[in-house]
Amino acid sequence: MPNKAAPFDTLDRQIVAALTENGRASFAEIGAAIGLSSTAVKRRVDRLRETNVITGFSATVRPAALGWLTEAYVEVYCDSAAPPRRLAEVVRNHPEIAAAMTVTGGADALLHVRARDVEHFEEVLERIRTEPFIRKTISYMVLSHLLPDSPEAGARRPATPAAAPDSAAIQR
Amino acid sequence: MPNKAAPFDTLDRQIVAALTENGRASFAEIGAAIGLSSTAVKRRVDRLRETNVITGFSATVRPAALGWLTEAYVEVYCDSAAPPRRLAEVVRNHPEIAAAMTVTGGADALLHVRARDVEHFEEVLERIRTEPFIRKTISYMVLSHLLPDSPEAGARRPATPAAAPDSAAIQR
DNA sequence: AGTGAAATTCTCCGCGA
DNA sequence: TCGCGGAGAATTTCACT
Repeated sequence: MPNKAAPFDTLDRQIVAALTENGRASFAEIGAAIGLSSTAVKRRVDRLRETNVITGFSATVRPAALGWLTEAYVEVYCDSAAPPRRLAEVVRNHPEIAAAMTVTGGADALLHVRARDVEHFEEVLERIRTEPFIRKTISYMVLSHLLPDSPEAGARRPATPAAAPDSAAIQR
Repeated sequence: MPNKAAPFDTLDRQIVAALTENGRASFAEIGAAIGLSSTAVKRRVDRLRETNVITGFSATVRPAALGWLTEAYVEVYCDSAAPPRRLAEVVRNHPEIAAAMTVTGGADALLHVRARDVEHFEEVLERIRTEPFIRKTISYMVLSHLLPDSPEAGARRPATPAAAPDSAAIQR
């Protein structure tokens, strides 16, 4: 069911671009750049949020600075017909999984995993392998990023998951 | 090379967690949650930015809402010894590449590609294949995300690249 | 390091074109 | 939908502990 056709014009696009580049830019600042008043910008941003074009705001963090030094992509192979629903549950049980999706090709799913170090990664991998219908995994360790400024080089999730690297954990 | 002694305590971690969850949270709000004044929070955030723990702020956008409906991971195989430096240049030439990294395993690099649709993706793939020392590519199309709330399901970069799809309808 | 206060700027309303 | 204007918050800087 298609939602109501929301008029998504150039102005909206420019606003999204501005907030993508700087999520804390003020409405006045954005307005000055695209020729709109701050109130008009606010109204549009509110609408973009209500229609879930913009789903939130977040600080971009360099995981390495927080002690997350290891990263890998993991192909997951499941038994026979593995229901994606159950796979999703499994994925949510492991906070080190930063992203997960079903994909075409031999594997049933591809996971993006962040860990503190290689030992931690190994532990995560064993934990995942223990899950019911996981048959095998193939890991590709990330060596270096070719787009350091990309969203995925820095991440937002690592701040939250379970055990934080050094000492103190995050209380919640 | 160890960084200069950066005192990174529990308070900093809590601030990062708060800004990761809500990048537009006010300093006062964060301060109230962790027992600090807004000024103290601001100073710490400024320091976190200067030390590149926090590299920026950004709106989280749902690419599908902007008309980026197709997504894939692409393994890239290069001729003989392909210099990562040149590979990085190549990657920067294609705005549809949201992330790129060198990895262990058979492939030389793994690319995260976003395109408007399958035709567009094919066009991107052919463009990449045309590059000098790219020998072959293997693509894994993303079918569905198992962690819808993850940073990578939504993206920041798609707002900018080349031609944006015409007025996209908002749909789920 | 932290707090508090003052000046500036921004956000968030309602109202009118 | 836009812009204007005012009340209330937030940001930013400064002085002090």
